[in-house]
Amino acid sequence: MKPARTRMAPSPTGRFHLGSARTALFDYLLARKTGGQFILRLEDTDQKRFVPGSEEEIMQSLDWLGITPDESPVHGGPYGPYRQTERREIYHRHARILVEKGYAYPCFCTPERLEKSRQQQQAQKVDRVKYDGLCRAIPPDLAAKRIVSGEKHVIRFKMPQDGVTTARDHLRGDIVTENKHLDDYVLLKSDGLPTYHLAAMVDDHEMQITHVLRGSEWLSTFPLHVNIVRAFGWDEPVWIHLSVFLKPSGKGKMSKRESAQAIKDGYSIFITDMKDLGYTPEGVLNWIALMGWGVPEDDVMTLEQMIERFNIDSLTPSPAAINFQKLDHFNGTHIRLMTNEDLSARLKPYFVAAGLNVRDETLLKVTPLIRERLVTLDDCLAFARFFFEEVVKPNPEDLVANGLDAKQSAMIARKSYEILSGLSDIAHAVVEPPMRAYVDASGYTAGQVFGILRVAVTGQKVSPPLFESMEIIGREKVLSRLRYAIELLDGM
RNA sequence: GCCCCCAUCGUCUAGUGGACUAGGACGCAGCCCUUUCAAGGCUACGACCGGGGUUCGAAUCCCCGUGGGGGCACCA
Repeated sequence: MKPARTRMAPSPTGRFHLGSARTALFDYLLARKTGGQFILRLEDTDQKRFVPGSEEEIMQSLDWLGITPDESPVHGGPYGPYRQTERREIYHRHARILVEKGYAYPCFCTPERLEKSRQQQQAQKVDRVKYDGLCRAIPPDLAAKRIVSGEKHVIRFKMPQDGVTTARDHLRGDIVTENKHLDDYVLLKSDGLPTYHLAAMVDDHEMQITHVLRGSEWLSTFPLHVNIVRAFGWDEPVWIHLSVFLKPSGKGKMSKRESAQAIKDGYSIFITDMKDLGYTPEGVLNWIALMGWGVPEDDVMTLEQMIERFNIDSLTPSPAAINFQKLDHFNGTHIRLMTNEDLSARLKPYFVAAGLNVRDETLLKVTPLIRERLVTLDDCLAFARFFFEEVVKPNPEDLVANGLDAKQSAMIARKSYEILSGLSDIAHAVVEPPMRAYVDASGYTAGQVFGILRVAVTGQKVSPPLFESMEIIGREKVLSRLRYAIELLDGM
């Protein structure tokens, strides 16, 4: 396959979410797979809807995911500028070409007249409200004069009024639309900026985009777009319309309300939230890759493996419901795939953020003990904070073993203390045999004896393996925590 | 209202006319392992939206319904 040039073209009007991330991922995979380039282009032609900070969020999200573009407003590239507001002249030039070739025309109708026309049509209950074509009839030389005189106008595409337009989507095949259902869409707005329809087609051509991956919301204007491209006489890219993401219930698409609910549940659809929630780029990437892509082999993939296996033919056209449990699964799986050093380094910030004093040497020993217990990175706090705390304060009730009372539990704790303090070394291999021997001799269960010890030493009922943990905590701390636990039990 | 798209287990999907007793993954249930919680292993449950065609034969092709989604802007 020839090197593909793909592009992700978000508008800086809101937050960067799952859907955008998936499009970017597929763009990236296709470019990497074929040895081509992945381009980021900012579609900022609607200054009314511009949201400050959203450009930064887009870049940050892409960087964090590890799918950085080859060409972009910040990285530059041979086809720039990559911000549409900086490309006005290019669009004007192309709009002029279309007008000259008779594929477009200036329209002087005011918003008020348009609104009136719309209302009339609605009153007549027409099937499709559209531009009434008043300015289509203005002779070109007269229109030119009005433009020169400074009259405000837009440029509209002259849509064929009969016949059909056949547009080919790579996933859906030919989509045939009767032209009478289409409209004379505005190409150039009266503020001098292009609409998406003109800008995207011009830029995709100028930037030599070979494959356009975009959301299925563009399907309805797809015929317009191919008409524009054909009017210019350009080669068409391969068009791929990706389906939308549905809310977890599968009933309806993701909405503002739904994304708020996700956040309440401890999840998010926004990429820049993922890090704080303890998700890894690997987990998120793997998760979104599988929505809309039928991978026949192993579901678990690294970015490299995705590149190897990627193929636009195995993309799917149907909408996919978001499943956060699956995100958890992939996140945990990728955590378990990491090297000890890598995982430790990624865990550290969460301990530091919690105000704990973390020694790298200790963390390196702790990590193997908790890795298969982690679903998200920040779970490390729940499992391992006691390693880095001076003292632990167990809930006294938790110190009482199942089926026993405080007195019996205190007795077991004392006996354990006796055994442990009699040993000069607290290494796992040294401690376990005598403790097991005690369990066997005492008539209590391992669960009871070790349970008391666990709560005493870690302060929690659920913890990493006990003996390995004690070894890391160290003899002195283990013994002092045990003494404290005995005090608590005696005081009950 | 009109136009367009989509339709396999609860969810993500494999399947491109016979290899389908419809495969995998998540979740769910059980068992094994086990000092807690996990991880891991094994097993179970679980689907071709409905109706018509085409064909010797349909999850696969066609039509009609139904359901879901998108669009009908000087927004993208």
